[in-house]
Amino acid sequence: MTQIADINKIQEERLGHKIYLELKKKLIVGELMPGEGLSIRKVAEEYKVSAMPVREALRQLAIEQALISAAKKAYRVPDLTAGQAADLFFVRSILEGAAAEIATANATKADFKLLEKLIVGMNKYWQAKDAKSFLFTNYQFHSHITSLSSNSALQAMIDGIYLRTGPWLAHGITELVDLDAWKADHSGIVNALRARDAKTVRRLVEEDAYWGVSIYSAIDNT
Amino acid sequence: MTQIADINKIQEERLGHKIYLELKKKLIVGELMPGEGLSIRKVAEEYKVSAMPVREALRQLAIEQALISAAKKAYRVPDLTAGQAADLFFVRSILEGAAAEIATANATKADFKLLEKLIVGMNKYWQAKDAKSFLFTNYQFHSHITSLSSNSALQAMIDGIYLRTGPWLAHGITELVDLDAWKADHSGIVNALRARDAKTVRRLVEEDAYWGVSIYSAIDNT
DNA sequence: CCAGCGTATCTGTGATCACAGTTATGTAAT
DNA sequence: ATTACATAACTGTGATCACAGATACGCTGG
Repeated sequence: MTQIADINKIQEERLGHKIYLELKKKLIVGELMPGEGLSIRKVAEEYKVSAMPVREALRQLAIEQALISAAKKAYRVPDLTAGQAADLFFVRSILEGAAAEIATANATKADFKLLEKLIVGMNKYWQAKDAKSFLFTNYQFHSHITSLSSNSALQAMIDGIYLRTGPWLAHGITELVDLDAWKADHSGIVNALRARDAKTVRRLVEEDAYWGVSIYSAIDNT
Repeated sequence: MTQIADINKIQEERLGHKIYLELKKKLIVGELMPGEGLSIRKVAEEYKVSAMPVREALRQLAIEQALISAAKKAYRVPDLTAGQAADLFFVRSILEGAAAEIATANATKADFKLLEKLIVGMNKYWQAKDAKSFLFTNYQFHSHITSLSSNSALQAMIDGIYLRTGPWLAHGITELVDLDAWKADHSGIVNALRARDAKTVRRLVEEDAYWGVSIYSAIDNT
């Protein structure tokens, strides 16, 4: 526990990791659109650092498939095909479902409270048509449940998937899809958690992972 | 398809990626032991390149959790606790089981032939007590089945787990456990594949992911 | 007005240096 | 002989430069 905390502390002190976290949030939230280019020198100037830490951050994102990197060509946000996105959501449903099933036994009253607070937030941002805040709160909701599995390897992998599908979702939400058509009711998940009904939790979480796909499935079948 | 091929080709041309692949294989095969340190300058000298590509390779491995990185301290191979290893094998069983279930429908006669050839190889290396070759062949066997799922995201994640458990397994095999106590019969998997029995394939693959844990469970319960 | 081409500017990559913090070493004092 | 301490050798990190390949732009010719 303290070991992990130390590692995080150290990572926060590394310049490249700070840049990485900044860009990561932008990707999850949809502040960077599919196809958009990222240049080492430009980003370096933006954050007032040298090229070295930025170079490291972009490479890390490329390793995590959150950016595309071709030789001597600018890094850019991937433009996922519907098939690639479906693959990712499939993996997420498997992993997040398993994580949620384990989490059911570990959730405390404080967790229920926090999750319900996040649901309120999501509804608020939904009404306000604030896609960015909505997506981030949605991410926090799922991320918290996953963390209750206390399997850090599992959590990290799920996290990586949100990173990759973030721009894709944001693009769909802000440009292609009517928000009202989207069902994203998480209260059923919290209810099942309260009832300690692990199987139902797993099923609901698995199903929820598929609304991302449904955004495009009606529009794009490539 | 050609896009992916191009990317791979480019990656092969990048110096840092070559170093990465070299070290990756060493980790999977167990040529690098838990706790062992890796220095940028030492590795650079070993491969006759500058520090820059090595630095990139080590950082990538650290990102993939295949190496531990603390500030201003040497990179080193993680020494997993039994709990951490169990977490990884748990995730692997979920992912690899799902992948194998999908793969069942896609496997061709050529695949059966290749898999059986790999089994023969494993038995040979087993007899010869060649742990390194045995582990690599085992990896190839599982990796091939996973690839038949044609879900590259899924495959990459499973690959990452082998990378992280490799040194741990090798350490157990070469130093702690009697080889004869280890059951690792993969012929049942191939038979189920031939019978197109997806559920059985999934179950067998899931079960197989647990022999790694059993190596230590009898020895170390921390 | 448009196509073709050369050039100028952009891109990531590799190499090298400076620096600060860590680890190891060897010496001196008890 | 053992402990304490200074110092030397190591570590990763950040910055900067050189270079080659990719891209974009503008010019020149039709």
